[in-house]
Amino acid sequence: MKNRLEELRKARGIRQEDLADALEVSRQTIGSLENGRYNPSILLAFKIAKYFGMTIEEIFIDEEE
Amino acid sequence: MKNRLEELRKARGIRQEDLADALEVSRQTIGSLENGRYNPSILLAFKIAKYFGMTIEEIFIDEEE
DNA sequence: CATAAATGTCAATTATGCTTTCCATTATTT
DNA sequence: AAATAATGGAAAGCATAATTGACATTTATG
Repeated sequence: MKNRLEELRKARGIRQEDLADALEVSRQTIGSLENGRYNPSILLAFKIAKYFGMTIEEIFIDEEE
Repeated sequence: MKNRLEELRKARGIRQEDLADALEVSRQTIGSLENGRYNPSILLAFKIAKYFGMTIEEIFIDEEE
């Protein structure tokens, strides 16, 4: 599961910590998502999509055959 | 987090067990999702969306303020 | 009504999302 | 170069997603 988090965050010129605060998660959670260490819960995915004004599908890329 | 799983499954005239097989999860997982006992992982949400040919947002309803 | 099919649900277990804490590495600025 | 800011990442712990198995209940069919 890839995602465009880092790209979208940088386009807004904010730090991981700022995004973390906005989403009410820890900075490590943002870092871990950006670097693909784990996938977000569906609730966090919805929060992220809402924050960026996009759909989950536009941010998270499902890569199954 | 509400969802339209039961409605969509019944519209296709299939059993929980059939949907479970198609999604490669247990029948209990489908039942638990339909009855709101827990939320799906984002990977399962993507699988479900793909199965029904819909987006995650069309199937799962985020109910935050 | 009786039988079987489908679903509900509980308990126990495993996997993982997310946390905090801590330290290392990589920019950035002075 | 030195100091600070920002990010990377590991470890331990907690909460919950997801599993299987077993059994109860509901719904459909003979």
